[in-house]
Amino acid sequence: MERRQPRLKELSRELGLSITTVSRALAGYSDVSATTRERVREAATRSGYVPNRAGRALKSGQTGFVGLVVPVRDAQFIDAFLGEFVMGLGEALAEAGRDLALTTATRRQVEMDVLAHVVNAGQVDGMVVSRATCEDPRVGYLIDRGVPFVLHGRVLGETRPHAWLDTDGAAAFGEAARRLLALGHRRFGLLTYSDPMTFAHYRRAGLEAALAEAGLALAPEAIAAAPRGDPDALRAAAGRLLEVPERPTAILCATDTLAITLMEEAARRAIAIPRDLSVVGFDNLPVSSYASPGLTTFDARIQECGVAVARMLLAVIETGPAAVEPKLVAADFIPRASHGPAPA
Amino acid sequence: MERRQPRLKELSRELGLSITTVSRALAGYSDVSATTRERVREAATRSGYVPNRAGRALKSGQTGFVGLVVPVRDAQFIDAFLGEFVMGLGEALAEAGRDLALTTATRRQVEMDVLAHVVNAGQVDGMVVSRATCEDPRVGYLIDRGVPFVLHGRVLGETRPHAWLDTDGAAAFGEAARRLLALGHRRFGLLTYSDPMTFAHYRRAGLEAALAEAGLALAPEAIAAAPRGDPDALRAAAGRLLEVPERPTAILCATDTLAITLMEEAARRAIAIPRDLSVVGFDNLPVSSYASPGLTTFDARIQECGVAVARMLLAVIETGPAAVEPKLVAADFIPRASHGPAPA
DNA sequence: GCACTCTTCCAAAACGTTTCGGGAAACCCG
DNA sequence: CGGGTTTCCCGAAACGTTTTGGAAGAGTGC
Repeated sequence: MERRQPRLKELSRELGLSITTVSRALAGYSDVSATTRERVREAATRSGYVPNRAGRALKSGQTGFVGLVVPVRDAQFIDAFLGEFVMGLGEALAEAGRDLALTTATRRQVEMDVLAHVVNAGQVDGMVVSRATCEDPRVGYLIDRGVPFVLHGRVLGETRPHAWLDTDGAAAFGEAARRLLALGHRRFGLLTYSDPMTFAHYRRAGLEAALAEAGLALAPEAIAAAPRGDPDALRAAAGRLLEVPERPTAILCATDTLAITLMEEAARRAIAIPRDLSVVGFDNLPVSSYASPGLTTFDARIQECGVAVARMLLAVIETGPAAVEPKLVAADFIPRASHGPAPA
Repeated sequence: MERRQPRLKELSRELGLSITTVSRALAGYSDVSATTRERVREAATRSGYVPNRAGRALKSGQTGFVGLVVPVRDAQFIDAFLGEFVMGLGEALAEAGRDLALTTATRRQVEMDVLAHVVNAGQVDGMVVSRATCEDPRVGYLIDRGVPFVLHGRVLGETRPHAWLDTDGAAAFGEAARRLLALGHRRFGLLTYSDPMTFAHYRRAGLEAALAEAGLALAPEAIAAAPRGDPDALRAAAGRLLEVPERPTAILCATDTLAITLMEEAARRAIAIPRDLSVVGFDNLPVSSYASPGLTTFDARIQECGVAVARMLLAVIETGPAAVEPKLVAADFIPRASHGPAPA
């Protein structure tokens, strides 16, 4: 029952034409007669001919794949992001007839090396770079090689033009701070990651800027950080934040995962939310609406970001990075029950 | 700054060797001297040489990719599955040095056609088939072509040997039914999908078999079904189930998504869970532990399934489908607060 | 009838890799 | 020293595609 897929050679033999003519007929060139073109196309669809990807890639240099490297360890990334983001990418890529080549970096592998391997194997026409760190080495590497890419997030040092799309975490945390200030809060806290993730940097910066506008500042002991993917350290950090002498009345958390842990720790200490403490997160995880109280947070519309990143990447592949404007997209404020007026 | 990746040709010229020798040295053949082999390898790593994927694929017929087609429309699939499953696949594939080629089927495309395209383009060494329907045409197609594949799920009609891995939904719902019977329940209900998903079929069958053992049966009006991805129809179906004259005291739901909607509808009707009604779901979505009351459900350990499916597929690619045993894996019962003794 | 131009087709080369089938030294043994 | 075996290397072909540079034939204008 196993039958080999017909190639250009078989198709041309069957039609009594040369390989060249068949190829050009399918590509729609005008130097093959309309009659022949139709005859070829009919035969191609009838036999289910699809151009071999490797052959085409070898000749044209275009593989039809766009690459994404994901780490295997980052459970938080998977939960919050991966499914939605990948779906968004896939949606936009499908419209352009391209596919997503998803490479997993195992525990032992440095993500940068995996990226280099993917690029050097010529297996993709461009890369999506996600989970950016402040000084992410991947960006410089890709710029150096002239590999088309779009950064989902931002880096701090790179001055050469490159395409990126990021959620405006600074604006979001600024907005949150102003809302809480209007509700009478004066003592703020921040629960964040100790890893140099760029998003954490900007969210903190947005909070601090808004506080500065109001003549306030984050007390050093009102800032707690934990490494990603370490629940114990996270609980400890949350606990520390709840036990400082002058406990903040409002704590902003860099992600919902952090916020939910913080709320759990608060519950264990009989700290009532939002009466004693207002909590705001970021990500709008599905669980956040079911937490009790419902978590006030921001929605970054990850799937839409995926669509936009893919479209930008297609543009970079077509016309180069200079022609593509970076995008800063606003996150939606999702007010729920975890924040309220400052305690008297 | 843009520099072209060195190919075998450049590498061999630089070393004063033939392309053949460089290729064979890197492949570790014994007909190149140990000295030369080392020299070649050193030069290769120094220059960051990685074999071109297209060239290799063209010659060897192996692309290094494993394919997965996902539909763009199925939000429920994304939430519950995609991230974890893809992560599991990626983890196992990375160990084998392979990548995942993720193709998205747009709204207009039939998934079967997309699958055929991927296969006929020769862009993958094997396929993962997910979201199986009872009479899924993809299975026969792939068997006919002799394409290596693993089915995540099961089909009903196909007698030819093929590799599949499925969660034992029948056993799980049987277990749930027996536990509820032991708690005194006698009137059961089922909320499921109207689409011919195989998992829904088996879960229902498991429930009915367990009831039959106890001399009971599902009343026709105690079965409600809604199409996937239609929240309104789902709420309507849940409502119908809650308003039958002799309301069931225990309702099993084919997925957590269904169960959570059911619980919301029950709350609107002031039906207390678990006092008046026990609810059991399936999937153990993150939200399920935050629902109130916490949803009793089953955990299929999707990420582990992804790992296992990928390992099976690698085996099928290596040695053919006959050598690979299908796997039926048990789901873990996750008791929470949404089920309890039958009302008096 | 000649010099053109169009139209329609094709042979061959190239992309980068792997592998088949040698082939030239060097070594071994009597 | 001559025959045979090892060791180490290489040229060339092939995978399937796209594209370059024609070439053959038909039509056109004079």
